[in-house]
Amino acid sequence: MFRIDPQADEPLFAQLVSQVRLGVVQGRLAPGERLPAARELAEALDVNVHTVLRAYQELRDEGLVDLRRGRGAVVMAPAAVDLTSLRAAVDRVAAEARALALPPETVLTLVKEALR
Amino acid sequence: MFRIDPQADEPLFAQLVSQVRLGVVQGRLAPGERLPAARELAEALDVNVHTVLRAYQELRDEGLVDLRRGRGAVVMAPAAVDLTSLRAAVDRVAAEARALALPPETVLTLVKEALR
DNA sequence: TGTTTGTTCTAGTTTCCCTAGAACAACTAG
DNA sequence: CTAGTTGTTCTAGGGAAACTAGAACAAACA
Repeated sequence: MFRIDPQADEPLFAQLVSQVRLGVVQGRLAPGERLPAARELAEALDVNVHTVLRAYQELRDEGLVDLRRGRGAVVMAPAAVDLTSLRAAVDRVAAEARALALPPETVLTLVKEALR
Repeated sequence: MFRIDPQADEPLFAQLVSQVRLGVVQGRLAPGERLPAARELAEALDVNVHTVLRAYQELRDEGLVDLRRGRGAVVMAPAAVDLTSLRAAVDRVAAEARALALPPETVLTLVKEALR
């Protein structure tokens, strides 16, 4: 369900957060849907329970999931945004960057600056 | 010349790398131009010399600067790329994201995914 | 009532970042 | 050729963050 790369320089919990964030915003994770139990997902990813729980808590802080004991982590309803035009813009950035053979870090720096 | 925020969650050396990267790609740092000496910049930013040198070495690894003892860090000639269309695309992404009130992390996740 | 699931606590290891000082080698300037 | 500048390399240590581990606990569920 989720993929984790122990070799990546991004922290494990952050990778998980990104994946869920992506799933929600892409509609792969529907509102009301329940994420795997922390202990279960931890074993599947070969990671400690606390690492998964830290990711879940971060997602709760961002308002993406509802986190309650006994119930688990449930995907919250995002404000029904239409992402088609944003996705088109993102794809165009990726295409331009690829055409210029720019390293990903440079592009990300540009985007980060534009979002500031 | 450069700004560093000790409170930011991004490492100091990474902040410096980003700023130089941005300067080069934006044309504020011209090819052949020399960056400040490490010890000098370190004192100006109130940071250790090794921190600045780590940033410089990373920039060398990315091919952005030429680093030699006695000579300093000289900005390499980028492959004369035209960034106008990319900048336009980036600005559009930022505008769309702002309109949707999406958190920056989500947008960056989307871009990172698109660049993969 | 028993199970599931998140919450909280302590604790230890590892890794990364940053600082600090020193000696050294390549290059520049005079 | 000499002296100063600048990056390179080395050792060293402090501090924070990430990850792991185990345990007890509380809320919700079946």
